[in-house]
Amino acid sequence: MPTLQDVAREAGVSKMTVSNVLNGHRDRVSPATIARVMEVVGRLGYVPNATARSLSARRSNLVALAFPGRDAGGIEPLMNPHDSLFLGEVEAHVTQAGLYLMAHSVNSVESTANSLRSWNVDGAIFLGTRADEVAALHRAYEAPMVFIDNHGTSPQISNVGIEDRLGGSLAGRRLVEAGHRRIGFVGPAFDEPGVVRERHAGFVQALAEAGLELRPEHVVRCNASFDAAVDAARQVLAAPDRPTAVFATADIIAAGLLKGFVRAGFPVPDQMSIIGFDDLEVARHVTPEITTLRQDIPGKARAAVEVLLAQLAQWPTVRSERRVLGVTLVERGSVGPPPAIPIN
Amino acid sequence: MPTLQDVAREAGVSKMTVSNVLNGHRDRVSPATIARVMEVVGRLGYVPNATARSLSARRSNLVALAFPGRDAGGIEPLMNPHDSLFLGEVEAHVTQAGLYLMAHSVNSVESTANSLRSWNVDGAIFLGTRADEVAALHRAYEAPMVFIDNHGTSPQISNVGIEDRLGGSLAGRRLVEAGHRRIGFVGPAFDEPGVVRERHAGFVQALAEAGLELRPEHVVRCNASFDAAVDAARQVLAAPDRPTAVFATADIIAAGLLKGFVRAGFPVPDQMSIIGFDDLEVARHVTPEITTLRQDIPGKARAAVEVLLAQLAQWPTVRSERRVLGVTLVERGSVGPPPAIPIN
DNA sequence: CTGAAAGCGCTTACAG
DNA sequence: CTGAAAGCGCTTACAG
Repeated sequence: MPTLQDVAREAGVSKMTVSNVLNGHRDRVSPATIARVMEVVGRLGYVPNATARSLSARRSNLVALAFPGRDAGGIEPLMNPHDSLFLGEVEAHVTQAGLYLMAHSVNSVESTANSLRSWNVDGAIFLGTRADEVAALHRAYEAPMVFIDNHGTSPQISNVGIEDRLGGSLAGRRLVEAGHRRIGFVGPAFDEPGVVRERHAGFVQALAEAGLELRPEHVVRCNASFDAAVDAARQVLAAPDRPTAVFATADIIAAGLLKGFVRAGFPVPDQMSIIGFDDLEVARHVTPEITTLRQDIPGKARAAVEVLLAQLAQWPTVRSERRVLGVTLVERGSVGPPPAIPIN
Repeated sequence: MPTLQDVAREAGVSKMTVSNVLNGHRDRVSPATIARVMEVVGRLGYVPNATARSLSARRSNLVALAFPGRDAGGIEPLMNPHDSLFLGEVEAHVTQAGLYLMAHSVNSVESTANSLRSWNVDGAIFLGTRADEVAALHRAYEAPMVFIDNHGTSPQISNVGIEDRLGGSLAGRRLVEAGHRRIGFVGPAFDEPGVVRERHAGFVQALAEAGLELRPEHVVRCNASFDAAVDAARQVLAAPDRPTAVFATADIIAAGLLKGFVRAGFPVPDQMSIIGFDDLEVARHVTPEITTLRQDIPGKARAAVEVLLAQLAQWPTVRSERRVLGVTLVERGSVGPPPAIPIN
């Protein structure tokens, strides 16, 4: 494996001239020398050693994407289409920018911070971290960091997210508009700040504007998993004063509910309406297809990388940036009017 | 950020003693010294610099997972649940082993090889590479490499895959057993060696054993995308001597076909039977749920990392290893007998 | 426009 | 059991 030294010798110049050529400081080198060096680089198949470069330049060209690990209590890491799609997009943009992506599941803030420090990563993007973890991370490692979908963090924290609250309220309005008066909510816990809490808040607000309230017995806890949602359908149906429509905070939940309702003899949307969130592929796989709030995941990934690159360029002058992407209602087939003749 | 030097000074020992303690060469150090060093490490919050370590040790602790990029002509990178699930599992095992994962989309073999060389990665796992790329990769970079789902590569190439041919033949047999005589095949191109070709071969063989043949007009090309499969359904229905059942080489295709068939007025399984492959979540999302050939993706990821670690341990004595995981038929609701009263 | 020197933070023989 | 020295392959001021 040829080194800088080899190239320099072969081209009859010093190592640092080669370095200058390779790093684009070409104003410091004569065109003839550049040509000679490039020829040798090509002939020898020279590839710079990234670890050596990182060590001496104190810049690694490494970006980490951190996502919730197994210990985070959720489903398997990256089982979630949102996270995997996001990762794929981030990788593409990071590569595009000439950087490298380290994929890292976070099981503990400490070990994650240590990995970042150890590799001296230039920056990191975090999926699914809580507000307290955000703070700890910033304390443990000084580098540009962009968080995704965080709510309730200080404005000094760079964040890319979507209009979760608006999404929730659009969902609520859509169901109200369809004529529903008893509307349920199905989603994960929302006692901590986060997307679910925001969506819930927007939803409650929309109901309130219509003079309706979200009754506690119409709120069903359910993780973002299909099977959990199939079960949750039973709880919805068993609730006193059964709702005629539900807002699910994720399409995968909506899809599970759909199966659960139909299985229990409640066709959708004839006997039960459902509105989802995300507009993942699953929303179109099922029949009827799910009416949902669309978010732009590739756009979010692009924004996250943009914000990170901007911070890298400014570093160490941190100027935090918060970006909020829109959501739009996608009409499909899972919302209808309340049943004229309810079952039961 | 404290360095080895700082720890050494503080503990009153040499750098290399600290290094020995940290790298587990503890037999070379007295218990008392170990304790003192560890105390200082903890107190200072020392984290070894991975790039420095890589540079001097000529071992990076970095493993790359390469997956098809945008230019590979498929869908968006990692949109595919198989790849993203696999990635998540690999990350977990790699981390478990104290290594780090670099995620890398491959758009060209050259640039991928350069990245591997540049970072001096200890090994790599490759998803979705063709036989010719495999060879080029091995030529371009000397390190343990494990390929996934390759067929037709030489035995010196380490590979982890599944019984694709058996899967195809189980699919064929199942449909024959259900009484079908006109059976179609829907999947991507299979002119090159690969999983699709194997599944096709097994399928054809199963039909042959039943005295049936796969008629060319009953073979429909279709990429592994839901929308493409919805379209493909029309082609299946329009074929002369319309089949009463189809084998789809991927669940996502099966799901699309299901939607296409139902939309066209052909209920599944009453008028049309479908059998899929993979047993991804989508197979259970739809109604009826899809009968499919299950493969163990987490198991494949585990095996891939195992094989890679084994080679790392032996390196540079390469002993290639090929692992083939089983497939099993999962009965669900998309296969029935041929229609007693066919439509049309 | 070009180069000699120092240094990034580690590990690796080697010596004692 | 412990350490001094050399070196991994680069980049960074600095000097000319």
